[in-house]
Amino acid sequence: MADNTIQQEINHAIIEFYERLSSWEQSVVRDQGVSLAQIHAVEILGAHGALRMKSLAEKLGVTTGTLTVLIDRLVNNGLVSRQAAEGDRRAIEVMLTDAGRKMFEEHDQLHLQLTKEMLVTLDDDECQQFLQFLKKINAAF
Amino acid sequence: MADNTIQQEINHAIIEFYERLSSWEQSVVRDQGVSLAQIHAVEILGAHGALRMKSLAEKLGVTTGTLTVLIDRLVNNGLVSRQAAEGDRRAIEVMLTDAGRKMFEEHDQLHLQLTKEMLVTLDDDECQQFLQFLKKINAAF
DNA sequence: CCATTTAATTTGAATATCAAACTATCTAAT
DNA sequence: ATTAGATAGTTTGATATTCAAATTAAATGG
Repeated sequence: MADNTIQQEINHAIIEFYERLSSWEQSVVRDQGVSLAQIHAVEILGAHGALRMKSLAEKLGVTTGTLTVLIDRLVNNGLVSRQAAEGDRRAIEVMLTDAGRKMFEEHDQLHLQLTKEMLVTLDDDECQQFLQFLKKINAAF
Repeated sequence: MADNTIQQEINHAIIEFYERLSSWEQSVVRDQGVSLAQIHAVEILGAHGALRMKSLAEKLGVTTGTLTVLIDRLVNNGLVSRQAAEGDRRAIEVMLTDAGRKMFEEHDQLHLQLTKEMLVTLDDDECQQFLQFLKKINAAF
């Protein structure tokens, strides 16, 4: 475990990184008629595949009541579909429609462009190392 | 510049990291009677010091109209104060009050705890390297 | 069966958000 | 100096988002 000063510096660098990413994403989605929370749902469903409401709500950090309304809108916009879950008639699975997947892929491309800009000062080796760190960190939290 | 596959892997790792951080923060602030956007404003003002409305709106990724209402609430809650800016009578500077700084510091401590958990599998050298990468990335975007 | 828990929805109220219109002030060009 | 834009922030009116709490339907474990 690193000493406290380094941890604090990393903490602040992470917060700065997170704030900028939020700001970028907020600006990007405003021009697409989708809210930040909605695009997060699309991102998670795109990366993960079909999910139950409960599980998606946890991943988004919102209540299931909020998620019901959010998914209603995405369904009305043709981006998401609901389907009865196997083996538990209370549960609903939500998944991207073809249009939803298209939006996911377009949004993913925007992220990729941004990522490329971020990485512009790192060489191949450094990118590899950075990826390994990110993987370890994601696994730890 | 790294090859495309690595960039895509990093892109997805960044998105996953970002989604989890968002989810964590959303859950954390719900218990404190502050919205996500409000705590972002507090985080930015805490890290940066006083800012004009325009500049803060850009950093948050919201319109100035939205920010006016957001800051109204933070002022009513005693967390932020408004002050005429030097040299331009149209401009307003907003800054944290003592109570606002206290909230910032408490929230920062929560982030630090999370950061420590994330870093648990990295040794001192790796933390140093990771910090250097983050700094380069933040500088590039 | 029955009590309890769980998954999702609905409800009602408070907030948050946007675009567009507006006010006040600054800047530049004549 | 005057005036025509440009800029900073607020207000307005309409929608959208969010929560906690109540509700419905289904599962689980005595």
